[in-house]
Amino acid sequence: MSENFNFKIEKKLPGKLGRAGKITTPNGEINTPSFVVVGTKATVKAMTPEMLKSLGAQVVLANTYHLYLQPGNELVKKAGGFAKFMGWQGPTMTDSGGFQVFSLGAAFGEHVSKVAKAGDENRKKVEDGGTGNKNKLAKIDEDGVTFRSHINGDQHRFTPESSMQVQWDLGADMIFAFDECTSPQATHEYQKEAMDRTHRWAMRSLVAHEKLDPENIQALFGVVQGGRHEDLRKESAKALAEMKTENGSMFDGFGIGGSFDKDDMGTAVAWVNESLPEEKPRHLLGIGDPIDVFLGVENGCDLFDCVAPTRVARNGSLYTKNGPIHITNAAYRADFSPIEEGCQCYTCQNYTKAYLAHLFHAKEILANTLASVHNVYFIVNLVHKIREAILEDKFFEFKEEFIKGYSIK
RNA sequence: GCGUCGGUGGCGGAGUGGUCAAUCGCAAUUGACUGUAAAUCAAUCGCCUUCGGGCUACGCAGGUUCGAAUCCUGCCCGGCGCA
Repeated sequence: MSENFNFKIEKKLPGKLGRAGKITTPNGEINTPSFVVVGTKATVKAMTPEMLKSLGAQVVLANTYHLYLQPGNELVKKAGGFAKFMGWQGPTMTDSGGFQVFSLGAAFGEHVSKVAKAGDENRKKVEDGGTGNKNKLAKIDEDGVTFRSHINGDQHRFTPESSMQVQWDLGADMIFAFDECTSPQATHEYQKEAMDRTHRWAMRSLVAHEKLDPENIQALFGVVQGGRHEDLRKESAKALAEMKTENGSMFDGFGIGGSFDKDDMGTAVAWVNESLPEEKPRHLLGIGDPIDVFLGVENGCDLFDCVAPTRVARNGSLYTKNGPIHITNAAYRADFSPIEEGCQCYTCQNYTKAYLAHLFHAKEILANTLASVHNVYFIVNLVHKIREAILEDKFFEFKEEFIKGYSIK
């Protein structure tokens, strides 16, 4: 770890892998655990950076593939990096494009989530991980991934080296090694194959990053894979934890990627985190349902990012401590109370459910903003409260109380 | 008054003798969404159902036909034209 990047553990959860700490980056500090807001195309959809700041967001994550395609990493570099480009003052991250290997590859055109639910057992197993179908927009080979742009069909290629270059241009404080996010439908055999390839790509990412950024201004996180399998998850965590270039460069932190079973996400995360070095931060990639966040923190994750709060908000689902509500339901048309009594967010302080329901039914653009403000506030604040609970030795009570309330429905 | 065109499910609007409870769009109802292909997508949307099916329906009333939303007659209503 360099002087640019630092992680300090402030307090550990007794008997568990969880901890509260502080990450220092060139653009500011992050109190962890923390929820990272997703701003894929250098914008958190429907929200301004000012809104994000005022509701307590500490970090924004943008996407390498999307910004590479549009407006192009060169342009973002000229703008001074994506943070400056979008007007965000504070720490940032970029995802490597590895998730698009999944979303435009194995998952393209399928109804597959990276989180498999209990009812999905009879999902078909896919020998090639689901990537073989020729209608997919992403194809994997040993060297990298060929994408067809989802915007206009243009062909593009990503390799570990090019991902590092694009991420360097985008200029985030924390970046990820190029990896392959696998489908939960993939067989153990394919998960193993993909994991090994991800490890080779991880080494290449380390080497490429070392050349591009000798001062180590950007912290590079390796991404653990292995799907739902204990042996692979542990193997992956150990391999990345020990990975070192000839010049001695190692990962500054770790992402936990790939697919999970909804039911034992906490267990899978624990397999990984018990195999990773304690002193480096861990980011649980793409996970952010309220209950999942508790499991992630308890089992040793420091950072989370997820599109769910904003996407779900735009589609009319709003978080409450008693579980999410669907604001377009007929029941809320004349409900003049806030989304949640006592919620301190801008939306709840100023608007009623009936008004939000009206905005959604009328397809008014403000609906997206107000709903996103509430959901992002909810999840950012929830993780913040989890942190406080750890510091005050009240984590387990807080967790139990929250889950009890959230699961009422 | 005469002529003419038209009256279809909450709305718009297809259908012009059988495979029509009726294409499609909207509205409505419900659900999904976890490193954003996403202000998206899915299901339901006459009544009843043991989910096999049953019943009532295309302005109203008759008629032709094995069979009618579709053809004929009358009536009612609306648009347009002429008086």
